[in-house]
Amino acid sequence: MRESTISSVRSLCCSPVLAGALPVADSQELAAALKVLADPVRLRLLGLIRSAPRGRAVTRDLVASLDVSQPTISHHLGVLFDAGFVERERSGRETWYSIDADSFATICQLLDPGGR
Amino acid sequence: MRESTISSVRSLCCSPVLAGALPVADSQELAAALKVLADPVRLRLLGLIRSAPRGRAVTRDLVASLDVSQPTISHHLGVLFDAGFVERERSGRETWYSIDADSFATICQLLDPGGR
DNA sequence: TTAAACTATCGACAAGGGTCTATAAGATAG
DNA sequence: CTATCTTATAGACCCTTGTCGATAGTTTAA
Repeated sequence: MRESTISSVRSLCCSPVLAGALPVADSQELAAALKVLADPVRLRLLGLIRSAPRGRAVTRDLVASLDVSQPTISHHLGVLFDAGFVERERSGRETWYSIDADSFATICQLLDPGGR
Repeated sequence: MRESTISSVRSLCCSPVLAGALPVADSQELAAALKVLADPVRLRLLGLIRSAPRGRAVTRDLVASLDVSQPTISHHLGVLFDAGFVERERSGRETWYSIDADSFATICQLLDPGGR
């Protein structure tokens, strides 16, 4: 079982991108996290999940909202989950997805030129 | 002459990613900006430029620091420039690169779940 | 038990992107 | 003017990835 992308990135809290020369390994971790966010469908999924009632949504509703095939949606949800940006909970034959807000704060902290 | 990626993204200031369903066009603009940052070499370039004396560096020095070929470095610098993350100034046969700090603040503002 | 609903996985395909070598373009030194 | 230095561009290659249709696995309904 592998550590999620975002939890690895979180350990970089004291060496933001613009503070100096980023070590090779750290740059790879952060780049991997950003790559997960750098997709239009995944960005829209995050917004839909967050704005849904109780801040959560099932795959079926997301498929109905996004004009992309169901396997593609499941693929993107899997990528977001593996990276630690969303949480997943199975309930019957449905799967509920919700946002892990801390993961976004971590990314912002690293990119913000004003921070530390 | 085309508008830089980051200046397009800046107009999204009142509709952060997690506030609701992101329109298709906006999600594409933001994804494009994030994709530029989602590369280890480009992240290291940003750190090197920022931490260099007077916050600027020439291509030659960046090539010497990064163990990647010179054309590849020039390619990445071009990508960062086109997106609006760095500024470029020609001086003789050298080219000075510096950071556009506002572009990072824009990205953070969009990702931060707490910020409007 | 059988059928239907919901989701994830598999395999394949096309497009995009990072890297290199080779080369061109521009500027300075001798 | 010629040679050298610095940088950018062009072309090619390979790997990654976003997408789909088809299918399997689970759960609920009839």
